[in-house]
Amino acid sequence: MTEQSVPTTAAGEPATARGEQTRQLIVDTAMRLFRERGYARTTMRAIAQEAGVAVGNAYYYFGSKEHLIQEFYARAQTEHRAAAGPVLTRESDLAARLAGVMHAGIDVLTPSHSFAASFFKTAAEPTSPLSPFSAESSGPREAAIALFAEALEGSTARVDPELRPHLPELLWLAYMGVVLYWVYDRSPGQTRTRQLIDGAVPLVDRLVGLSRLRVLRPVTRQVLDLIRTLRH
Amino acid sequence: MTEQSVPTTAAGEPATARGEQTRQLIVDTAMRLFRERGYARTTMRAIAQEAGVAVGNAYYYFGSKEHLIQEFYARAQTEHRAAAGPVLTRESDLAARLAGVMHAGIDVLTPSHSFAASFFKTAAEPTSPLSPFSAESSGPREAAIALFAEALEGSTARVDPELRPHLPELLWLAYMGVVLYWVYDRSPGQTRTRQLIDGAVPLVDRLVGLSRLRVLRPVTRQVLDLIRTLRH
DNA sequence: AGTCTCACTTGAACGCGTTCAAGAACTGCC
DNA sequence: GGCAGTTCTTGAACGCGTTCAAGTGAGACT
Repeated sequence: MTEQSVPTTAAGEPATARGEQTRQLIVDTAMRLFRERGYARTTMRAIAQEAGVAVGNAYYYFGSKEHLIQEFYARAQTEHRAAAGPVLTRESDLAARLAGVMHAGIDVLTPSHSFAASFFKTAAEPTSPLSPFSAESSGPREAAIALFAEALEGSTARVDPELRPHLPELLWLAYMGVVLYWVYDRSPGQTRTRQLIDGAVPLVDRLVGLSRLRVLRPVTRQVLDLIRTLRH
Repeated sequence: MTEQSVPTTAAGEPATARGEQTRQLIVDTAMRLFRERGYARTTMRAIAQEAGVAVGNAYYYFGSKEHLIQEFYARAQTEHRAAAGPVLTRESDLAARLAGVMHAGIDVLTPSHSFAASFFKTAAEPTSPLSPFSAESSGPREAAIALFAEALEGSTARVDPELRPHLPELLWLAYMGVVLYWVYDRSPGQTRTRQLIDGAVPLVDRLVGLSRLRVLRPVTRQVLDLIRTLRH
């Protein structure tokens, strides 16, 4: 049998109430310790001990220490949507909506800046399930792209119709750039990242507007062609 | 004494011929094993054993396994400059020069794709000395930026004078984007990365040309202002 | 030649993430 | 109650990167 036998339950998905409870306990403990001590200085032994379980038990629910981070992602994404809610009901200007969504994302991440940076390297590895481009992250990723689609749809902005369908993903990509900058941002309170958002969003807004200009048509098309080529 | 005592030699800089020789032996062995087995599967014990030295001896010259990678960077940078030489003497068109420099960089990296990806995560960590933005990497980084300055200066392209002084660094940043894409590139022979270069370079070339257009002046200035703000 | 100095070398030991064979606890069925 | 089959739990053990107290060796000075 070279085939993998079908497991009755996927790793990390408890089948009983007891399992669900243990899993939650481990996650909560891990998140607390990550925040308190940072990612690298939190050992799996410490998590297990504080949670009152055996080390091996944590590995029953999470394939690795990295997998605990995925839980962090999922939580952050949910919080991000919630935090972006008000601005999306209030504003109708694209620039304001984009800035609102991006600031909301950074708001959610800010308390975790110190340790988020330390596990960022794991997420950056192409083969890692934590990569924002990986199949395993498709849930949070698509939720995030949907958030930008919402920001776009609810706005009064007029957009080149060729560009429009690709824009949510491009905006998400730009947001990933902001997050990348945020990770590297050493300024107190990451104020630089706020400046980046406030500086880049009007720029993006302006470019989106310009995309309907005749002179820029070829450029827009060139960009879209490139994107189509690079995606399988 | 809270002050650090001044070491007679910096870590990794041997003072004797014997030391120099050992250091080279370790580097060469490490590079060979990285290529043969990949970064993660090459243990420090294996490197030491194959080089015929004790484990601790490797740590006398290199503060960590990661520091061995810096050696790889330095070598790649030197090779990159050499590989870009011909095209820089031959071509005068900016697009051709840029494409030449970028392709040369990927040419140099290609044999290492499999293991470069596996240690990329280390380089991505902001606090890592391996980060392309870190002080420790300033040598290779500035050499790379200089390479793009050379590509620009030797070209016939006319550039907005306000933009010009910032352009080499922006081009390097774009190149970092290409390398990032390359790391994630799973297509056979990384042909997608080649397409990215061939698609993005004319685009960049066009944008640089357009930067002198009256309509786009404000945008150009907005971009430059943002860059100025984000840099300390 | 003796001895001082300092660059270099050693390998056992530490703490970490991770694995796994063994067992405990729970559930459904008779 | 008794049995079977899962689900969950355990902790010792493995291999890894890294540290460090203890050595070795080669040149400089007397």
